[in-house]
Amino acid sequence: MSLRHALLGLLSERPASGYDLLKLFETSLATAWPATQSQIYTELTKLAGTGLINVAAEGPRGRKEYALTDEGLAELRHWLTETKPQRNTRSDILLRVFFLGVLTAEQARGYLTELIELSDQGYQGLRRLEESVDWDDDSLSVYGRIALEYGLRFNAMRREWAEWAAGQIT
Amino acid sequence: MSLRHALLGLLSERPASGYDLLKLFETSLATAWPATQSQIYTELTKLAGTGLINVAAEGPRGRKEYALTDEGLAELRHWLTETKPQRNTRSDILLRVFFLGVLTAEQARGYLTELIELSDQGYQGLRRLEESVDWDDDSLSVYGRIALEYGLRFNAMRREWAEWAAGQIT
DNA sequence: GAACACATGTAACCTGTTACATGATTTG
DNA sequence: CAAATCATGTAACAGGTTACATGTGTTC
Repeated sequence: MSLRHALLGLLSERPASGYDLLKLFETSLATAWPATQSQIYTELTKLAGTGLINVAAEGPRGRKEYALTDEGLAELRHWLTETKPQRNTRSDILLRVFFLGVLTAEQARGYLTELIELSDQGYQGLRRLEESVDWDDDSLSVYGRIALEYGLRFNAMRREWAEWAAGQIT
Repeated sequence: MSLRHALLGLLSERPASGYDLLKLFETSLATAWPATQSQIYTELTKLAGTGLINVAAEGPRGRKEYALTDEGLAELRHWLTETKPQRNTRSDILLRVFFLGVLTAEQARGYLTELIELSDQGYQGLRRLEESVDWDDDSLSVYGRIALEYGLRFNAMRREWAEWAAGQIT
């Protein structure tokens, strides 16, 4: 149940509304853990029900600003230190590779060429993000940059692999 | 709906029972697309219902051997060539990185050290798999090796990144 | 005052996980 | 004959996606 912890994590930085959190997901967490609007609002209601967060303020247009409670912070720390990260990663990009044999060599190379482009776009998108964000000294900035570096390295690795793979197809 | 296509892909190589497919998932597709026994049997029944596969033979112990139909092969090719791979990858490993700021520097480095070990184990597991499989000339072997190379490079990349990241924490 | 951004909530559906339930054949 | 392996099926639940539904405040 990582969505729950993603929300607690974002709220550990500062209070925010469901709408704020939706925007934060789109900009910062999108590559690690995408979430939809409907999911976020539903989960916030549940989290408030169990006391891990509470409604700290209400604003115009029905805005509810949620804040992390002590219990919520404890739960976040527990998740980070006591539970093993091991969720199976699913990649339909990689899955397709196994079955490229049902296509012609040309089509298979075409798929890998697409992956090269995809990786380039991913890389460049992250570079643009890096430039557009004003990185201050809060911990989300520090660790956000580390996560971004992961994305850059990942896309570079995938590009090189896809180039190598295209060369393997005779 | 990638599970459906994973099954079609495996059956494109040769007919197989649900049990066979379960084993194939465990050995070859596990890193790209894990699937449970219950999921596989349910999906096979659905696929047979829509005519993408059929029961080609029945064996002892209620064994049903499924084979890909022409329609199934067409659907597999369609998936590979006409649909964009873009499923959001979720990584709770990366998600946690964003929130390491709520821990002490020591705890955060501890997490990254775990990731180094995890990556090493992943790398070594794939090396062992590479040695244990007898790679013949069928297309699953050719593309299976390419997918395996991806896993090796991925784990190497992640290890190097985690080492770099641990050094970033002051 | 029209368009856009802010703001929330819910219902239906699909996918995936865990657990239960059962039985047949082979191997030591 | 006991244990391991082969073999299938289903039910309950959790998590995620898409679509619908509604309304307020700001900006041009």
